[in-house]
Formats: sequence, C-alpha cells, structure tokens
Amino acid sequence: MAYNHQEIEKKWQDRWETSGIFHAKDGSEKQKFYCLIEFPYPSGAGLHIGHPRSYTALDVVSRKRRHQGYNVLYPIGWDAFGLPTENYAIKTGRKPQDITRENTDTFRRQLKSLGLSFDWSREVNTIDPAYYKWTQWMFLEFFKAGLAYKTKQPINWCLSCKIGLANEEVINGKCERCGGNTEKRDKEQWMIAITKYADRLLEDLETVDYLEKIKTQQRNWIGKSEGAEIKFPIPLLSKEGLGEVADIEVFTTRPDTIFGATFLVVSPEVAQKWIEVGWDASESVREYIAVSLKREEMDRTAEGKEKTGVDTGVVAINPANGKEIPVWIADYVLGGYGTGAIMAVPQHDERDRAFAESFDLPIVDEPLVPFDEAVAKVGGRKKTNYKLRDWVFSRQRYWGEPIPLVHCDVCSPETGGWISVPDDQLPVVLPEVDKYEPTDTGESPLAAITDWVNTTCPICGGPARRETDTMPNWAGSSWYFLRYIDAHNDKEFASQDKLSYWMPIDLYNGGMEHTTLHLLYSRFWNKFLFDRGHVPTSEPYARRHSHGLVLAQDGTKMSKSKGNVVNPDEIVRDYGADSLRMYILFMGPFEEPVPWSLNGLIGVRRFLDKVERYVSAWDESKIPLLSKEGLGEVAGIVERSLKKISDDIESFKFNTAVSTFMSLFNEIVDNVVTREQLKKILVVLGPFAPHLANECWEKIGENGLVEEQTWPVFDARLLVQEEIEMGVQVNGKARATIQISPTADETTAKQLALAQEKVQKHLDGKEIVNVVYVPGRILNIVVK
RNA sequence: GCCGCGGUGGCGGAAUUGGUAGACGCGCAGGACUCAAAAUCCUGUAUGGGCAACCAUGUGAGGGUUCGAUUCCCUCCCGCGGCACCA
Repeated sequence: MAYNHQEIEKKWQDRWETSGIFHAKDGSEKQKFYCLIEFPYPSGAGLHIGHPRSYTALDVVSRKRRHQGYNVLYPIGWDAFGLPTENYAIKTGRKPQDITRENTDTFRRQLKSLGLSFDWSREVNTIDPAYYKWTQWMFLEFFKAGLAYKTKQPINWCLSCKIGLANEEVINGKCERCGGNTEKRDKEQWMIAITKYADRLLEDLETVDYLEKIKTQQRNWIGKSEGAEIKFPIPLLSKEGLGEVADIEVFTTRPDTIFGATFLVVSPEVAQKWIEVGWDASESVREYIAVSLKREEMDRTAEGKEKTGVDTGVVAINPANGKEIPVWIADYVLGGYGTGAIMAVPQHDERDRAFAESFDLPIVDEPLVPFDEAVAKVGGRKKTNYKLRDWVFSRQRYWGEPIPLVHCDVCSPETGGWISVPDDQLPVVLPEVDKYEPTDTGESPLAAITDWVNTTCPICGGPARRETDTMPNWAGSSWYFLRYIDAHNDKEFASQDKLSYWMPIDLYNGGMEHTTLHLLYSRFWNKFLFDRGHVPTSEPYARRHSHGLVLAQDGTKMSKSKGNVVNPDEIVRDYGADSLRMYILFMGPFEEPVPWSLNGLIGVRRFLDKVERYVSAWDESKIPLLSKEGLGEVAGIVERSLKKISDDIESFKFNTAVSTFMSLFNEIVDNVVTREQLKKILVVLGPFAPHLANECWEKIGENGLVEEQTWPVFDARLLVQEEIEMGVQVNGKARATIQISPTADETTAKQLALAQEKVQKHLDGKEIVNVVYVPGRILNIVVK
C-alpha cells in the first residue's frame, strides 16, 4: 500500500482534536445545521460494521455544511440503559455501570478512529445521573399533566426477560429483544397516554420531510379509522338471564351497510365481562370463552382464517330495520379494539362472510344508505378509533431510570397515593444492588432494597414507599437530541435560547426498525414538551432518512453465531479509516441492504492510493500551456465531476458520488491539473476521505486544514460541455455517434449523421419518413 | 391477504427520470515490469456468431403505448420490508 494510513490518520485526528474544529458554536451569528444520528447502544460486541454506514453518510453532510459556512452540530452519545447489559451483569456478576463504562470506552475509541467529525465536547450518556435527572423531571411533567397513570391491565409479558413490554416491542407474539414467547398478564403498570396525541402525530407528518415509507409505517401504526358506535338493543323477552347486560354497542366504519347486518359478534373479553355482571351463560359458551382467553395473542392469529365461535342464544335488534339477529361470540373480534363487539355484514366484509359461511348464518344483499343518514337513523354517534395503544412505561428491571414517584397511604388519593419526588430531590439515583435477577413475582430487584424503598412522603412527612419500577430504555432516547444542545447545563435540561437556535434537527438518520418505536415515541415526547412550553418546535425532526443494513458477504445478516461478523477495528488497522468510509458509501444505494465485500474495500483503497500517487507526482510546472489558466477540457471534467458529487451528497447518492471521484481520477490521471483545480478536488474529497485529503493538502504546500476551506462554487461556463458525443439511431437502433454541440440545430445534426458510413449503410435503399431530434440527447432517423 | 419497495453481466451496482443499457468497482483473462513474487501499469471482459470490421439478441415473463421503453400502462411470476381477523 502506497501511503501509511496509520500514521496519517493519527496525525490528522490529533490536529482535529487540538483545533476543536468540530465543536459547534453557541451564540453564533451563522446559520445552524443540526445533523443527528441515532446514538448507539454500547453493546459488549463493540461497534458493528453497520454503524459507520449511517455515521459516515451524515459525517459527509456535516462536513460539507461546515465548508458551506454553517455552524454545524453533529453530536454523539450513548443510549446505555437496557437489557443486554443487565443480562450480562447477571451472568458475570459484575456491575452494569462498570460494563457500560468499558463498552463506551471501546465505542468511543472505535468511533474516533473513523475520523467522524462529532462534537465530542457534548457527549451524553443516558445512565449519567446528571442526564437522567432530566428524564425523571420530564416523566414528572407527564405525571403532572395527567398523562402518566398507573393501571392494572393486561400487558405483554416476556417469559424469558421477565419484563412487561409495550405493544411496539412485541413482534408476532415474540419479544422484540430476545425473541422469546410472550403472554398476556394483568399487571400494575405506569402508562403514558400517547393516544391523546394520535391525531397530531398523524397530521403533523404532513409538515415534515421523511422518506415516504417512514410516513406510511407511522400512519399504519397509528391506524386511525373513522366510523360510528351504534347500540343494538336486546329485546325484553331475550333479557332473561343476562344480568345487567342492557344492550350491545358495536364500532363500525361502515354504518352505511347496517341493513345488511345479519348478526352480531362479541369478543371473548366482552363476553367474560357479561358473565361478571350476571350473565347466566351455558356451559359450552363458558368453555369457549375460557379457552379463547387463555390462548395467547400469538395463537389467536397463528391459526389464520379458520374461524371459531359459539352462539350465545341471545338475540339483538338491528336498529335499522327492527329485525332480530343472533349474537355470537368469536375470537376474531378483538377485545381491545373499538367496543370489542361488531355488527357482522357478510355481504360487505370478508371476515364476516367467512364466519357466516362456516356457521350457516344469513347473508343478505341490502342497499347502502348514506353514512351520516345511517348513523342518525339508528341513534349512533361518530367515533374515531386508533390502533395505537398507550405506552407501557414501566419495567420490572434494575437497569433503567428509577421512576421518581413515592406512594403515600395518606396523601393524594386523587392520584392513587402517588406523589412526585420534588425537583430539588432529583435525580432519584439508581441504588447499587447485589443481585440483578428479575423476580418471577414481577417485581423489580429494587424492591428488595428496603432502605431505599422506604422513604418519607414529600407532603406529610409520614412513611412512604418509592416506586420500584424503572423506565423503558426508550425514555432516555426520547429526548437526547435536546440535551446535546446544552449538554452541561445543570439548571435546565437545556436553555431556551439554545433550544430556539438549534431546533429543529435538520437531518436525522436511523434504522427503519425504529420507525414505530423510538421515532414515534420521541416525536410524541417532543410534542408534549412543546405543549408545556419547554421546547420551541412541535416536531423535532425536519428531515428523516434511513439506511440499509450491512449484510455479511453471503448476503445474510451478520451474526456472532455464524461467525461472519466484520470487525471495524481490523479494517481500520489494515486498510485505513478513509478506505472504510469511502467503501461503505460506495457499496450500494444508501437505503438498501448491501453485502459486505472485502475485495470491494480493497478496490477503494487502490483508488485512494492512486489519489495519493497523483498528488505526490503533481508538479505545477508540468501543466501544459493551454490549460495554465484552468481552461480546456480537463477543467470542464473537474468542474462537472465535483458538481455532480456535491449534488449527490444532497440526494444521499453517496455511491455514485464515490464512483464519480473514481471516474474523475481516471480522466485526469494523465493530465496535470492546476493548483486551483487540485485544491477544489481535495476540498470535495475531504468529507469522504478526510485524513488523506488533509495529507495531500499539506503535500502540495497549502496551509491550514482542509476543513477550513470553503466549498467550491462551480463555474457555470465550465459546467456546459461545448461538444458531446451523441447517439444516432436508425429506426430506434443505435447505429453511430456524432460529435456535436448540445445546442446544435437539426440541420447540422442531420448533416453530421448522414455523413456517417454506418448510418448510410442502414439508410441504403430506404426512404426517410421522419427525423426525431432532441438536442443534446438523440437523433433518430426513421426509414421505410 | 393488504400496503410499500424491488427484479439489469460471473458479483455489488450505474443510467441525466422516455433518448447510445451495463458508468464505477470487484472478479476473471492476456500482456508489460521483475531472477521471481507482490505492488503497479496496459488491454480485453453482457450473450450468440465471426480472425475482424460487423450482425443479431438482451434489463424477471407476456402484451401494449411511442420515432424510441430498464424507465410509462395492463396481466402474471419471484424476492425483500412493514402490517396482519383493527370491523
């Protein structure tokens, strides 16, 4: 390899560090640019080769913006609470705090070795009490606003993590984190009322620039549907044995089809409630309910379209036409959505039809009535439902932020005895424990530390108990971007002045897997803070992009068990950070998953060596007279290439930006460019291969850092090509090329084309019936 | 099942959004340099035919629109991602 990457990378990294050139400036007059990557979870495995994909891409954008004169904030930190560390602590008997410190040290070293232009002076860590003080403070804001509430309700319980999960964390009935089975359990949980924000989370998607697929996923997840709730009365005669059950309310998005409703279906959950209020159901009905309820969510969907159900014997009256219709129980109706009961219209709904056919229920074809008219006629009311559920916010685990509440048996009955820890007592510091094991009773290990749990009531001073649940790791990551803005402020989470200057985030990149978790939670969190007057913008992220996975060489996911993990340390050591940076951008379209290829990386390294050789051999005195003033063909090539690279950065086409660099050097390798041209090239190369660009900059005798130079302004005259090679077609088939000005007229083009032997050959003996000429693009001669 | 994205050489992928398909890189083959190797450089590399110039075919399959289609429309096949009995 031609240049010593280890030497020069160390050299320039040290220069960047001592110069503080990547520090964002507070109180600057300049226009700001806030560029954000999802801060990593510092796992024991170290940096994954996929991390640099996102980080390098945004590093390129950040660096370009600095060249363009922006005051750039490109920060970094650690999302360090979470289960893997806790589980590792249990396994090894070590403290999660110590493990985390080691892991963050590793990550920090690895990230620095890549030459990323992070502002390290603003590093944050969610496990730092100075940080989670504000996470707790924000939780109390939710609590004070009535949006955090404790309730006993069925939640998703992961059997192996022994932890309650939010809906978003359960994938096909499996735990999102460990892949283990989940079941429904009734537990007291802190909830945050994200559903109150469902409409705004949905509507405000219109105001932000996210990739369309991200918006679509969020819309689906929120799952708004507009319909009506309609009561189906139960005739007096039929009421016997029903206890307190009065009528059946259903939710439907199609009240216009109500004349076709030939039966009702209630969910097992609703049926169970009927029994609780005195319904004297038959043995077989009771059994069906019991079996359905026991089945986990997963089974209920796993059986697909095979529908089960049981007739209740109860009848209801269709309020539209007064007809008596039977009421069934079936588990294809979900207890947790709408009213837990539906009107079945087999004529218009596939599922209802399937059910009707299985159980021989009537299917009738009745005319539709206008939506509003139908609702009014049957005394229903319009209702909007969402699939989005409130956010399960407590975890019965150690390694998270303590929920800063105490319970007093005497005070504050309106909140169930729960009282905020006063601001001056924040943070509630996570106490050290001996055992991190979760308990099967579902209590956090914190519950065992009696001298921590037992405290005094902030109101009456009497005995009180601390909440022992901790927060999910989505808490700290819901607002970290705000803390970067004022990372060392010990009076506020960030000052209003700085927030006003820096927010919103101009560009945020992360994984698609966070679209319905982190991205939705943090939008909600920010909106809430906005409503409380704590942040200046309703939406935190003006633009959101996402990157594809870096796969193993064979196209599968990298995994330790398969032994196909690429270690970034080895790549940086053997081929250099610049090679890794440029290769990872070059390997494929940014949003697509791409397999890793060591040979591909080596190819990029060859290119960098070529650049280094070119610059080393560059000698101004050898510039041919003609191009001394920076004119001529080479000048155009340089100008157009750099312009294209500059544009590609804006549209996230980093792969073609890199290939344009390669083409550019292929073209100039036998020419000597002028000093001004070479300087431009090095400035544009800087964001991609910053170490080498600086080394070359120094080599040609320029002062200062590449990072201090302004982005080139492209000369419009050089961007237009005087003459291009244009294709000539005969009957739509390419037959020849001509050298022609892109603005030449048709007569000229035709003359040039007809002078071509190859064209003549295909015209021979034929009659020209048409000529299509698109200047600068194509000339097509149509013959018969 | 529904929604979204995609299918291009041996491989990763380009194609100014309707205008010479295969840029750039990898791999492979041949050559130069070398005692030799590595590195580097040069040449070639979609497929079929031909020594060659060249000819024909070609962007998952089939059809259509057009002077011209990888790009637009219709039907179908396959892959990936998301949602999944949400009434």
